[in-house]
Amino acid sequence: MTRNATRDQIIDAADRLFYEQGFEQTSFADISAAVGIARGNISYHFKTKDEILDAVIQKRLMDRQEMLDMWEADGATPEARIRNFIRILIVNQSKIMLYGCPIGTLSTELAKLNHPAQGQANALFTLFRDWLKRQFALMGRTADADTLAMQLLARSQGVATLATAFRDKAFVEREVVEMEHWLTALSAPKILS
Amino acid sequence: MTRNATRDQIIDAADRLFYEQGFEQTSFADISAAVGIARGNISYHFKTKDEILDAVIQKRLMDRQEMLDMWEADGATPEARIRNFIRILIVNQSKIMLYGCPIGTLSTELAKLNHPAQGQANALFTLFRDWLKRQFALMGRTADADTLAMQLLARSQGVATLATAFRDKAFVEREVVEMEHWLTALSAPKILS
DNA sequence: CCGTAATTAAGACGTTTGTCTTATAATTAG
DNA sequence: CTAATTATAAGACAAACGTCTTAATTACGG
Repeated sequence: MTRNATRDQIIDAADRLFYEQGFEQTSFADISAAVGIARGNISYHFKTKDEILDAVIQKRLMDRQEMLDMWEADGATPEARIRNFIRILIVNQSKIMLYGCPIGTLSTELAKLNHPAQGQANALFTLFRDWLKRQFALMGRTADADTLAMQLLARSQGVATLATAFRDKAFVEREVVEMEHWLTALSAPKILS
Repeated sequence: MTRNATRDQIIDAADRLFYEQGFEQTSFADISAAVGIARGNISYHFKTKDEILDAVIQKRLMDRQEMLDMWEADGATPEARIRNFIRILIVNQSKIMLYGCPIGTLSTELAKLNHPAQGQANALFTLFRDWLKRQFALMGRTADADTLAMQLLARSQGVATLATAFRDKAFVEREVVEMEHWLTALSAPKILS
């Protein structure tokens, strides 16, 4: 066992540091210090920093996929599953107020760097987009499922950005309630139409 | 004249480069090359890189203040002024799809760096927040003016983030229309209440 | 138990970073 | 026109960067 234990430790540390400090701002020295290994030893597991980034993105993709699978396996309604998504803003509130959304901030940083891994990073967005789209479709919103998915994604991203800037806990909670009301209104039968 | 011509050129170049590449990723070499001066000469005008950042933020504050003042001086209705704000997403669409929102992305980057200029950068958000709040109040929404201002700010930020990730022009236009409908509904007299 | 492979530690490497010094050039004041 | 101030160019400087090499250590199959 422990075949790739050190490699996994590097990925975990890089995952955290890329989130807290940004990809470009995180050095090999930072990662090796966090893991507790020699700086040059990282080269044995990853030839370049970009390879670490790829591994981190793959890990994030698997983590989020696993989370979404769990939400879909517990027999709840699609509406309740979407509510789980909305409440990420509450569950991860303190970290979001410090570092923003790990998906959105990485995507933005890689866009500014014009980094080749942009596509991989945006696959994280697509993962949630497709999942949300499926849930909205299950709610009966087949026609505008993707539009609703994008709207909810955008709204979450905006709340995360302003949460980091203003560090206002009440604002986040208020917006989450608003989003939940919006979701409830979507599933309610239309009285006038 | 041209007392501070070079200094202003440095600020302009840094403003653009900080937006396109990020603050940390932009070097003295980048700025001096963009202006066409010697690298070391920047030190004559700015002792540190943080001083350049301060100057860039001050310039952005003045530019945006001037824009908001113009919108308020042309005698339009508060609703039309807010519409101007929403349509920033259309006017600056191509740049936003490449680099995101200049205010949001700078705020996010400085938060990750835990940079002392965070407060100054967030004053840019506050500038828009207070201006929007005043417009909503003028629309008669005195009670929830600030809440509406934050909602619109958040929604714009979210659209900008996803616009950069997906580079989807149609998405941006669709969301702008949605926001305009939302705004119109706000000003419409409440039928049932 | 030993020899081979896998893993690690330590540090050199060429660049690039932000900052600082210094000599020169341009501008302005008397 | 000269003197003093301002602005610029050129490059030195140490530190930090990503990457690579090499030698020592650990783990493991025969």
